[in-house]
Amino acid sequence: MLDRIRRWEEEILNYWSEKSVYDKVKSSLKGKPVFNFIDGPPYPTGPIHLGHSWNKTLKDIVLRFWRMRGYDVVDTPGFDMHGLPIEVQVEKKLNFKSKTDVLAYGVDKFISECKKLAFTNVKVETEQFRRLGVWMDWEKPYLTVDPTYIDGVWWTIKRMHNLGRLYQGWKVLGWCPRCQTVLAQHEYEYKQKRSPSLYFKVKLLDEDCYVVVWTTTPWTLIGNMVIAVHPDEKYVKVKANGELWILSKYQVDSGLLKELGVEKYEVVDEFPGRAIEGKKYVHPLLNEVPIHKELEEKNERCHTIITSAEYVHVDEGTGCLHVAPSFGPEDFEIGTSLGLPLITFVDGRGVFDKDGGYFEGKNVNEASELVVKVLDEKGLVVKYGTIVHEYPHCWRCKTPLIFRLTKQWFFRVKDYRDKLVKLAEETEWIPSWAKALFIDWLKNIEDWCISRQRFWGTPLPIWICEKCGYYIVVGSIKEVEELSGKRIEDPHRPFIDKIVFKCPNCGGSMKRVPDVIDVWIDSGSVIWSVLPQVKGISDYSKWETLEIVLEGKDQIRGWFSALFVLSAILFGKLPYKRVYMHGFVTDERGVAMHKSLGNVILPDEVIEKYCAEILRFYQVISTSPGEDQRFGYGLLSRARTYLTIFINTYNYLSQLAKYHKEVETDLAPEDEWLLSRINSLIEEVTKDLESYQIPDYARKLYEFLVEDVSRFYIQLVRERMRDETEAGKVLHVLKYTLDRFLRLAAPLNPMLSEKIFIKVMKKILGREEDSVHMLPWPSVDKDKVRKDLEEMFNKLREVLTAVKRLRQEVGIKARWPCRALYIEDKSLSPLREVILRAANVKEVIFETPREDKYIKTCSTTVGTVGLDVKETRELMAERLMRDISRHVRAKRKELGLRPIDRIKLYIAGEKEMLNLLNDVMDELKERCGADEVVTVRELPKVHDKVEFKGHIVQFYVEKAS
RNA sequence: GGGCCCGUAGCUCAGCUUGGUCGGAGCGCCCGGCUGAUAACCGGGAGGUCCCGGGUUCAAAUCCCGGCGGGCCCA
Repeated sequence: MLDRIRRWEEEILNYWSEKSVYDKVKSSLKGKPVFNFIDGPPYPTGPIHLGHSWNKTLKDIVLRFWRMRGYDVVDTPGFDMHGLPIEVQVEKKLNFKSKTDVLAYGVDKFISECKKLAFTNVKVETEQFRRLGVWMDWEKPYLTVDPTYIDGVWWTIKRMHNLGRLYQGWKVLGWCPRCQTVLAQHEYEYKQKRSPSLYFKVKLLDEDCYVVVWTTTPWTLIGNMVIAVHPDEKYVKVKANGELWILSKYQVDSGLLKELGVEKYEVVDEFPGRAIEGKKYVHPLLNEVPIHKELEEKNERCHTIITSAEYVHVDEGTGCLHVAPSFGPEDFEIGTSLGLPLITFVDGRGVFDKDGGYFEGKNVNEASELVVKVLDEKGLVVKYGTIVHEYPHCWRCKTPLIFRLTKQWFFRVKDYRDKLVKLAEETEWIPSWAKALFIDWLKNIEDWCISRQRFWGTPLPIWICEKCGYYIVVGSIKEVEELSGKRIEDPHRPFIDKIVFKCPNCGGSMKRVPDVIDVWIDSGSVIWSVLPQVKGISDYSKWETLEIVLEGKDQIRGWFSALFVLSAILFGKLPYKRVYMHGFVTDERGVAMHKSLGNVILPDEVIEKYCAEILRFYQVISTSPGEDQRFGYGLLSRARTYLTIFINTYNYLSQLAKYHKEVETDLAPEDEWLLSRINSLIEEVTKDLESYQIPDYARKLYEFLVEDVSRFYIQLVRERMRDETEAGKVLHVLKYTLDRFLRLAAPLNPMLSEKIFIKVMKKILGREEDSVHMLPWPSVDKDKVRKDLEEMFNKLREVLTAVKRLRQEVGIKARWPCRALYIEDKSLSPLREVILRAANVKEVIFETPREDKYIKTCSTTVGTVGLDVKETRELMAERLMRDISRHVRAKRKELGLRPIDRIKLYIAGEKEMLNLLNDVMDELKERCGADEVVTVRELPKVHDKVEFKGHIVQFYVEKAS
């Protein structure tokens, strides 16, 4: 069945392109109210994974829904083609170990590899999204590498500059020693890391006493300038191992000394931290790092105890904080406030330079080991071990970051926190709790480091005069052309690096800052950067707030934030009204999918094995907003059920339409009920989609189609189908219902719905349209909604379940009629006729039943139900007849006879059985589609036999001439 | 250390906003059955202290507080 759907999907995708269905729908909506949306661009790093398919499916549902509502939907997809994601991918491909390899390879060649990879993958991913049935403007995606797009990003930078929010400065930030670039706050990926845990002691200069200090980065000792203590918190001097140690009282009281291997100690003094402020200490690496001697002479603060209430916590380490101003953001704060010397010490690779003295040429890890060794030789190590803690890593290559002092370009954002938070209050989030996460992020946002020391990215549009330092921030490619008098073929590196022009200030030569821009500014500028391409608008301020953006939870600090910060600061405007946030996909046990774990499933694989619709359906229905999704083949069964029932239900309608004529009057209660249900459904799912409760929408479709239509209504009307008029009513009801249902399902199952529209519904409904997606979203027929009836049928289902249970207990088959059914709840009396059929009983009695020899009872939420199980001759005859007809019909089908074909039926069996049948001969003929029934003693050929109450009846089917 | 989410039948999850029809669905398992839409399906059953402990209330899976466990994010 799923293979069939997969073939249909391929067929429909071809059909759409041959008939230009998407274009037709789009053009029919031109001039209608606009639904503003923009696709969060994925990195074109390779074949899509399940997170992408989930994301695009959700978007597709939203966009299709609003198109059906008559909106001109902006559905431009995009690709985020710059940045480390691509660079790291290319480096892997070329087997590079670090940035040094890139330089050796040649920047121009490297960049052209990046470009090639990005464009290749744009193609690959586009095809995959198409195959999923996603309708976006695949012919005209926005690509962040396009010159028109880069113009928009440059405009953003210049605008920030004009607002006085662009600055250059020294700061200690996370640095990836492999990629050899600075990274910003939103690019730190916290992961567990095993680090050294070193307790060491530092001798005070004028006393025979040590301060005990803790660090997880021994290499930073090389840059140590001061030791900080808390001014007010208590410290103690203890006598341990025959020495005097100073450390936090709190930690001593908590048993730290024991952990450090000191069994016996004596507290000899207690004092607040400020008591030792200003004391000089002997830098433990004074001899190995000679520069410290110089620094100590030049700066009297160097190598002294200082106090800090802000940064020192007495419950951390020893309460005595080792401060290396160029190796930690907080250390940097302390260092600059005290006017301490700022020495870089390590280069971009994380290798010590000549200032490192003895450690020159060692990378930070090597240096750490060496530092410990040196301290150990000096007898300064108190305890050395390792700990596992959360540590920031490079978001792309996963290398542990180092903190390093560099000069970078920033957007001033931190001072805008309050306004950001206030604006963010106006946004709506699905799920609502995600809003708190976002606001929490904004509350802690730092100035945005926008420069990256890399190659493949939007070049930073800043030219600096080599002579006087004057700089110009450029806002467009045209501006560069005017300034330089050269035509810019490609704004990327390395071409753009060659553009040099004269300094208007001093006449010197102005060169571009070699950095590229943080890739998050590319995507964060999307709303206005796409205007020229998508809408032909050159004024970047002419944009409207988006109705919604829809992405994964990692975008809280990523795209959601970038969009928000830029549009809030540049325009004072909300980029989007609301955000739909989904989670990540894991395997079926909740473990993240990793190549190394061998638990990766890719969308392509699912489509190949099954079909795209099962993937779409599962991904949408299985997971609530904000939650992570577990994915495994074993979890797809409900989706499979839905899809097969979908097809079968429409098959059934198609059969009905072939043999019957519609009758619209004098409908049965269950008919009215289904008409009410479909209209209630329209109302509910419209509300769900308007409020972006997308999984609820899918869940309701499932419930309705599977439970209400297939398992209940179609089963219930089976007996009525023997009557032509009744069949006509059923046809009418199903046609009405399934017409609407198909349109409700179109956003969720666009390909399957389309196939069924073309194959079945178009003709039945007499529609001219080429596509179900050209039909309007159904509206509610209010006069058909009857909540009382729906309520009544809910009760009825309880009763019928009870009947089934009773029949099973007593061993009376569902097709065997019973004498009577007792129902306590009189409110069901209007459904008497329905109950007769549905329960297969001769009489319904609205009384509370009393259990006895013949009446079996069962209690339900709607009162007691009783089944009269007494057997009479009439009932026996009917039961036998029903058994035979059921077997005959099965045989007919097996023989390839159509429902309208007539047969001659031969029956053989004991006299007693044949006598029974005489009383019900007419109905037997009718049920079997037999013109004639011949009873004989013995059959020459037997098709099948029926066992009834220990007797055997044989029969033979012959097509009537 | 802070914030958020999750913890409901063996598995995957609804229900929780607006306390009182639920203690539920799908899968799996056992048993039985149906079928001229169904290379399908249906019913019944077993099975849960709705993580634990308090509190509010006439009434709590649902609200509040405190734990425990898992995850994510941040520091």
